[in-house]
Amino acid sequence: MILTKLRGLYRSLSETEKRVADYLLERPDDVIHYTITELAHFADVSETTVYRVVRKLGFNGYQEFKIGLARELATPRPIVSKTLNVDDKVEDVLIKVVNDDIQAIRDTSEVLKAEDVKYVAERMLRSRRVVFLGVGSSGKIAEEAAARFARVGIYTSAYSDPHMQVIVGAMLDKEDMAIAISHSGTIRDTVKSLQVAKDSGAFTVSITSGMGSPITQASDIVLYSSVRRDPYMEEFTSSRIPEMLVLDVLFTVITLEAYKAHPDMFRKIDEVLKPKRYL
Amino acid sequence: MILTKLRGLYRSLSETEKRVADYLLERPDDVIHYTITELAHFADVSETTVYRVVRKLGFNGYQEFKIGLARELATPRPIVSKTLNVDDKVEDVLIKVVNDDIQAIRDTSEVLKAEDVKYVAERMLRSRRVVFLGVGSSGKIAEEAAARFARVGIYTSAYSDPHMQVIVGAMLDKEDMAIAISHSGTIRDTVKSLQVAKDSGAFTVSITSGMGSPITQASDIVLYSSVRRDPYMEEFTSSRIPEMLVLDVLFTVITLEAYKAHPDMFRKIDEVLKPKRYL
DNA sequence: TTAAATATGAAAATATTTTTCTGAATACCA
DNA sequence: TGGTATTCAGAAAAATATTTTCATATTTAA
Repeated sequence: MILTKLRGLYRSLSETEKRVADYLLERPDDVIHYTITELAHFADVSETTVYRVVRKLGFNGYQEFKIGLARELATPRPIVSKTLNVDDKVEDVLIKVVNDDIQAIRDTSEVLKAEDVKYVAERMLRSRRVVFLGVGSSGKIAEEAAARFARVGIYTSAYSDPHMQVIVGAMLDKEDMAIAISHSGTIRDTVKSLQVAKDSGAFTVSITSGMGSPITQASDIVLYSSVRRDPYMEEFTSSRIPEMLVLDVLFTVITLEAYKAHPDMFRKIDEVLKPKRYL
Repeated sequence: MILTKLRGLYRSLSETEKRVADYLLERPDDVIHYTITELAHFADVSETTVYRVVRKLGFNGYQEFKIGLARELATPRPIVSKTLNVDDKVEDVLIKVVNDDIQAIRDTSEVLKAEDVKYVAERMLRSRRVVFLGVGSSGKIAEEAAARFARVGIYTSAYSDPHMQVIVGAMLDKEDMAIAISHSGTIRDTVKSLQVAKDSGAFTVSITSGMGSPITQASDIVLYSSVRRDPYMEEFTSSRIPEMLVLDVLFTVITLEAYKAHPDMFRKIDEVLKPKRYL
């Protein structure tokens, strides 16, 4: 939880603060025995910087942070897969990717706040229109999300073209909702589009792993996904599983509500799809 | 451990020290948030007395004691995953979806054969062209996959329109490869398109959970993903995570190969994307 | 290029922890 | 019994640690 959060925050930290984060991520077990002065010394920064990182993690003070870290480290640690290696056999890659993806889900479940999902779901159900925004890979997820939510009766659409995003964003108002997807939270086009939607009065949501990233500024509420543990791996894999999970949860909540409201709708959908299938 | 020890020590403590012990035994959860001064106040003794008790417990100092206590009190949370219920709270839904998605990944890792992945990867690397086929949700995955593989130098494209699929399929030959994605394996359009590709001489692959489904007939090789455990859940969630995992594995294998061949390519990609980002 | 914003650490202000010391209560013994 | 030692508790002092404030670089934007 704390370390997961730290990874999410990582990109938004300054160089000096990153030194603290690096030390923390590398040897959390040692840190719980250090005073702030010692940690500052080892990370080669001032106490003030350590203190600032701790505050950014949401703690009121260093002691409180250490207590939290101690609690977290006491819980048995998940099986950490070793890092990917260039000359791994396919069998090894399979195991590692599986573990990594599972870990990504676990991490996401730690940073994703149920109350936020709940709030977004409620708001979504009474929005006139919901638009999903994303470019590149995130654009595909946006489209996929739009299709899924449309199936359960939400009036929704997705835009992955920046120009269309801005145009549509400008036409939204306070009855509407815009959900932007960006893994890093730093994609200019998406941030800008969401800001336009917000300026137009729409309720804005973002799905991102980038805590404190630019997109969070343009969001009324942020649903956090996790960031990969091994930063070196990031360029190798670009799994969208964390975002998928966030959407799975949101979708399931919405679906349950929809089911409560119209229990017969699901049979209908199935009937419509039947002729498209064999069996 | 600490509290047990304290109980063992109890009889040997002085009356004043027992007041500290009593407080500790009664509300250990509170104590980890107190300073020695606060605890002394609540137990109505001096800091010195608290300090002495702590030393008797074998700690070098009060902070060290608190860390120890915090670790001890952190209890691993139980893993509960019952089936989804219509009136579950959002918190419950979150836990259940998380467990379900993790289970989906585990299941997929059991049915996915490393040797098949290896074979597909090798073949993919020496194919002239790779086309991804899929409609609906699977179409989005196909597009996403195409984009990812394109990034590592595979000449690839995706078609989610059935007409285009057939047209393109008919133009492939034995140098080419077609990868169809269909969760059930029973979508007529996709099966037909893949069959056309196969008839044209292309090497055909399918990613599906439907063992023995129609699409497997049209495939030279099948990469299996898992099917949801609870069939009742299927209409509620329609997570694409199993397919994502299969692609993650395939993608990672290919990427490692690409990295071995052109180690500098990855820096290049990052440079191209940089101006699109903040930070 | 200047102005504004941000980042960093030094120093000061607080707060906490640990040590030292003193007085009181009790025990022990000639 | 009176004197001395021992134990106990806390006050005060000393040592440490944490947090706040402020000044100075440094970067970013205009």
